[in-house]
Amino acid sequence: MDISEVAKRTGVPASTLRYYEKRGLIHSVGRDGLRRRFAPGVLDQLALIALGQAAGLSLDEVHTMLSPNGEPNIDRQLLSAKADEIDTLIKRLRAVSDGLRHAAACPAPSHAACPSFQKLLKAAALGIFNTQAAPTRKAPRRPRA
Amino acid sequence: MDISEVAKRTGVPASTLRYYEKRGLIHSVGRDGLRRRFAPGVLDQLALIALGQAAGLSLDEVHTMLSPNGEPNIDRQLLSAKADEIDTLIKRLRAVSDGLRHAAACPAPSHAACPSFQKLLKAAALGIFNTQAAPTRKAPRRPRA
DNA sequence: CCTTGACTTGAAGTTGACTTCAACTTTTAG
DNA sequence: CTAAAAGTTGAAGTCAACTTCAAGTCAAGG
Repeated sequence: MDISEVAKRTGVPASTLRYYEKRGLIHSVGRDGLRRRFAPGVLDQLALIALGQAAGLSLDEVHTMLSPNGEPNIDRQLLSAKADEIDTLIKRLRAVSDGLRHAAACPAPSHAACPSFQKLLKAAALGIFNTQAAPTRKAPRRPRA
Repeated sequence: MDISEVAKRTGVPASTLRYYEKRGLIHSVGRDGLRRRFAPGVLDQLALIALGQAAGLSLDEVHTMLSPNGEPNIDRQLLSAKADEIDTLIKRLRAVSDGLRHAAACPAPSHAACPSFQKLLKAAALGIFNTQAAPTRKAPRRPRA
């Protein structure tokens, strides 16, 4: 596949694909003239990258987790630590979702005045800053707007 | 409370508080000399902001959702749409978490070779780009690294 | 042969969310 | 009274993740 084919299939722009290659996140299997050729496996790689990003990993983190050459085997502890981090994030997101849904349904004139909203808020806030135990990196980033 | 008190209580740096005020996300209740004074309610607001960010909302989005003056009542449809978006994100995050955990436990030499990892990946990838139905904004952003 | 279109490159520009800076004003402690 | 500590400002700087640009290469069609 050439770069435009990959772009078409994945929706990831060609410029991004080149950028990813430069960062070592994906690899082309050679050149056809000067044009890159990609193996089909790159599609899975890109899915994985997008997934990692959705989970809040930086490209550097994605890179270290999914080292493409098999040898420098990935750190399993790091992996489960990341999984834990993501689970924490999920809990918070659920709180936000619940809070939003409540706010959408709540008849109170101001959300500040609604006690159950306050409760949700409080619960969600715990672990965001009131308890500053771990220096957890918490929130993902936002790709192409 | 003065700005440093708020900073201390929330962990949000003073510079960020000023920035948020400029963006209209929080408000000071007046000045003591030239120093801002904040009402205790600002703590809740900040929790909400942090929460929204964790959910992947931009500051602009947080701003429009949580209009502080009660009148321009927030759009309930928008709210539940956002909640849906977040739920989708949660599903994907769960896939990532599962995938990570599996990768941590999997005895296969390469994750590319593990069929169950592939399955998880496939499931997670759906909705990331294979089905380009909705122009859903999907991933949160990363605050203070 | 010459243009068109798809690809290439390195470098520079963009965006969102902050942070840092320089210069200045107040409040507080000695 | 004076000096340090803590607050203020607007402007500029930073960072990650891209995107855009200018300039060039190359294959194919007319």
